[in-house]
Amino acid sequence: MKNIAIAKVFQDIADLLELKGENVFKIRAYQKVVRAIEHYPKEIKIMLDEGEDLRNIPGVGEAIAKKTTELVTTGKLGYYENLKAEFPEGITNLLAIPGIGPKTANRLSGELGISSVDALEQAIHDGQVAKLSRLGDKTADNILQQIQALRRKDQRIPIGEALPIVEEILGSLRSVPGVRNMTYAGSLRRFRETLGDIDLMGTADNPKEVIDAFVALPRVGQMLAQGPTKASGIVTGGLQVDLRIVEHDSFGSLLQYFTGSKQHNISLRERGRRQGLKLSEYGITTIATEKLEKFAVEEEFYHRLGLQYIPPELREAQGEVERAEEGTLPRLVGLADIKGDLHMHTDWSDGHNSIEEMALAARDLGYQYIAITDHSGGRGIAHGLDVERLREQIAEIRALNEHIGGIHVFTGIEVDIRADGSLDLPQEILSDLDIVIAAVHSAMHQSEEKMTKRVLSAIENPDVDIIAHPTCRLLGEREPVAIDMEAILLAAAKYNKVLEINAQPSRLDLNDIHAFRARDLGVKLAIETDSHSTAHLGFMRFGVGVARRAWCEPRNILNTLPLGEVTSFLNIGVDE
DNA sequence: GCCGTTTTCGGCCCGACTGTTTTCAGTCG
Repeated sequence: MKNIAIAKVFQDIADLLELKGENVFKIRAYQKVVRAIEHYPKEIKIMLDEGEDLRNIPGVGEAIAKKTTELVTTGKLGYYENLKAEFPEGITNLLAIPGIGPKTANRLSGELGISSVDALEQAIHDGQVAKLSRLGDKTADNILQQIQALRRKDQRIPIGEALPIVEEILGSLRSVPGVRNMTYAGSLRRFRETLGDIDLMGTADNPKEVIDAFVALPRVGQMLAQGPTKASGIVTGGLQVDLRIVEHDSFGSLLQYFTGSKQHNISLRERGRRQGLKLSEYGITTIATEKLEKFAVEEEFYHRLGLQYIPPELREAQGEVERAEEGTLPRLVGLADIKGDLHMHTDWSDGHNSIEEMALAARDLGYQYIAITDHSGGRGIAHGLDVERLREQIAEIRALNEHIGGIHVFTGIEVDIRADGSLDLPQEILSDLDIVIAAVHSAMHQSEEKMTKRVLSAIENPDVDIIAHPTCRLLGEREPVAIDMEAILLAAAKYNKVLEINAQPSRLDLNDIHAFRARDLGVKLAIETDSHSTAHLGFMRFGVGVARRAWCEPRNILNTLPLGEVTSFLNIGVDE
């Protein structure tokens, strides 16, 4: 049983306890553990196999450790089954409707016998809901609207689609006279891979002018709300954007508050409380004197608490507060640390630019090296290279290196891992290449056992340097393949193979959780754009975001090494 | 149910909005 599934059970338990009217702190304990488990970088099943104490997970104590163990080892949890039996099936679905909490859900169920969203909708149309005491026409109408909104609500939007739009909007808003700060907060600032909505924040001499400018943007369509300092609208692509103009002297604490995550902020406040401080979006209040300190700069908010500044990507309540207290936060890898890009395609296979064009574009980015890694022949659709064409390409790259200057081009291939685990090109040509990336592109519906064995055999192949996009997922389009990632990560560590963080915003594969675990196991990672044109080289930032969420420092990332060290790491014979 | 630089017992994050009230419960982020 995977962590996600375990978290779902505890979420359900928390919902049921709410309906039951249990002690709110007990409910909160379950909710806290849901958030801890769903992002926990190590599978609990593995922790149990290794005899590790589950109480190492923050928020897990004796009782929940015992329940988790029962759930994972037997696939069932008696406590949960008993709890479920106390309520009509489906009633927790009502809680998913904004505006309906446990009290309302209970009354809908108890007084009207409603336990599904459809039945609730019918009851609202029949006027039954508005008749309940302490509810009314307005409440009933709001619930109806929320149900309809829930039904048409798009899925979360990949960060790669949202960020360019948001940056365009920010650019426009920053040009409004009198604007001093203007940035994004929320999950976008934490660099989560998908986003529900966007929070923008700024300070300005005349807030109304900024709001007016926002409303007038061609990108911004339907307005959901509009006031003197706040506005909320739908932009191209269905993304909801909230803009908030705040007081300059509180910008730091407000940015901190709206960046989240919620659980990170709760951790900070719990800690603050132990120091006699009350934290809120307005600043820090000394409880004894009721004196409020405001913060214009976010860094100072953290420093006031005796903490290192915590970068947004780490604010997920994964122990970052404790590390900031010790002063031992990692020095996260940044875009400026990247010295090259080791995965890209050219017009030799399915790319759009020539080798030289890719090299020159990379040189313009300040890179010291790139690797050309077109597809192998097995991918017919991608005009993959056979041995003969690959030999021609190697010759062309060697010739290019003679005259290009300022950048080194490695020869390479993205060789297909066939369904049986063998590689798509013979050993003699692979061993002539500087870099061999192996990846799955076909037969993606194999069983987990088969797929894992297939990728493991590529890892064990001495000609392979890097494994690319191991789960093959495409965000919002294709689910990850069934594969035992823990086995893959362990094998990569054992055989000293590099795993790719594919920076294509639709892939981001490894994802943040897998990359975190890989780094923990000492696996070297490479952030690679998998570019199919010169424009794609800019995707590097998305991969860097994943690496930062995985707490990676430059030393964890292969392509932060300068040219000479990369060649020796990969055992490439230089100056042949 | 969890947890500890005031505590192994007695606390547990903070503020705002909404709708229905006549002082506030319920819900949300």
